[in-house]
Amino acid sequence: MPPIKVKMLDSGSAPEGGEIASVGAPKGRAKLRGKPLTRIQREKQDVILEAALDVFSEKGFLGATIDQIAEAAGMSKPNLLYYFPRKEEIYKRLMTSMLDIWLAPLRELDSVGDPVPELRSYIRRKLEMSRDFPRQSRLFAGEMLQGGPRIVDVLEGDLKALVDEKAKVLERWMDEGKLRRTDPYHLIFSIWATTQHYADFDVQVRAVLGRDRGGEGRFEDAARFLETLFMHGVLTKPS
Amino acid sequence: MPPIKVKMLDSGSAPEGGEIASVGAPKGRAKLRGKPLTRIQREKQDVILEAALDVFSEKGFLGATIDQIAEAAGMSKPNLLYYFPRKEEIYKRLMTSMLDIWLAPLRELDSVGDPVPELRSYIRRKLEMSRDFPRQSRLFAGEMLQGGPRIVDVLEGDLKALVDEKAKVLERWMDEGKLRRTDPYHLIFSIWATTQHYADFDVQVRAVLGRDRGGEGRFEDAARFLETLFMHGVLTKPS
DNA sequence: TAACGTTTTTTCCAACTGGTCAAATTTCTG
DNA sequence: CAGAAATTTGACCAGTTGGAAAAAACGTTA
Repeated sequence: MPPIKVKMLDSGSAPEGGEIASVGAPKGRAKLRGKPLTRIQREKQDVILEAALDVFSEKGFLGATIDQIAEAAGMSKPNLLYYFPRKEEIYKRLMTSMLDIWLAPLRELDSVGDPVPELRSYIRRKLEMSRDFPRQSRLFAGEMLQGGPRIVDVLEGDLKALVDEKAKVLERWMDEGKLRRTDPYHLIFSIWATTQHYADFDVQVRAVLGRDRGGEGRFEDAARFLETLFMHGVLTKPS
Repeated sequence: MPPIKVKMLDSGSAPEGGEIASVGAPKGRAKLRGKPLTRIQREKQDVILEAALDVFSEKGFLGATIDQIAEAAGMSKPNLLYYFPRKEEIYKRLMTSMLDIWLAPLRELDSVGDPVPELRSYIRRKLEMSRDFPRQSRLFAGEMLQGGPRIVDVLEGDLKALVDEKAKVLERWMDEGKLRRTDPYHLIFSIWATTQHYADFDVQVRAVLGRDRGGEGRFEDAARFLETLFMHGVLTKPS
């Protein structure tokens, strides 16, 4: 199973020179397009992406400003613009590189394994991602909230394909009587929803749990609860 | 059980005149503060709030502009500003009036009823809210994503109180052996997460389910799945 | 060290932002 | 209908926004 190719709409404005080669210098002002990146370029891009993740995840794409990102990255706005000529470019880079690791747990849901430990560990790993990469989760959630204009292609393409594949795995388990027969798509949705909730709605979770239970231990509590929920539901008398 | 008083930080910049009465005209330019609203005022405010809900839920607080709201409401920016002197005022009004109906299903979770139908209907009603008021759900989710700066007070106040109360109900049911013993708070979180997911991540859900299964029927599918999940979990062999 | 490519800074801009204000218009009330 | 109150408009403003241009500073290597 090849790693999902998380290709965005396109990785930059169409390559210089259309059908009829436009004479003269490239119009897109493609400053660092000649591929091999220098050390400094790699380093600075990383710094920028890290800063951008902070700002974008907190303010959303529209709410974030280049100035804020530049300041968080410790450089001037024109300097940042030297590495990423447009705001959207940073955002897209962030989104692609993020989706890749974000979907890793699902990709590893193994069809040859046993349903119980497989599902159990999938849920746990998803929850760990919420704990360890909350900014990425919020970035993605923000994009979804806005209707995913910069990412729909991936959703309908690679993501759907991956989910289709894993849904089949779940269905087979159901056929074999190892899992209760339910809708595999909604099962996946519910795992996503419950785990990501702890990153995306962190404020609410903390506020409701209060100072005593809202600390780091809340992830262990959540893990325990979700395991019970998904394995047995909340009823005492099983049907 | 009195209806939650969903009071925001405060319902307008502090009433004119501080401790030491500031002489002269009110500085806050309190145009329509003398309470009894005219017919036009009520109508226009409704139109504005409706338009603002569209724009805010789509772009977030920061991403939305007064101009966009004004255009969606079919009036000029200064005219809109005549009814709501600041952008944040619209947002807060929206949030308060929304939270009220948003929490209604939880409020109605009845301690005297039987756990099974009570929980079942709570889940269904929450899911219905996601279907019928997706913009409100997204508005709230967006606020959460940004750390809820304009709403933390409510979360830590009335919301926490309500959840505390209902958690006790759940706990009693567990004591009586009517519910499996688990964490009631995380149970509530998981119901919120799974149901609101269908509003907040609508694009993703549609994209993954595809054209055939992404239609209106998806809510019935979700309802069936969630009922099974919460009641029995996904295992065939109950422990 | 001279020349060259890379990186950074300074300056600038046009469009947009939230919001004000006074004047003009409409609606309501007697 | 007159007059007052409520509503709407057009002009305006200071600050911010994403981004462009060019020049300056820097680093590297012959």
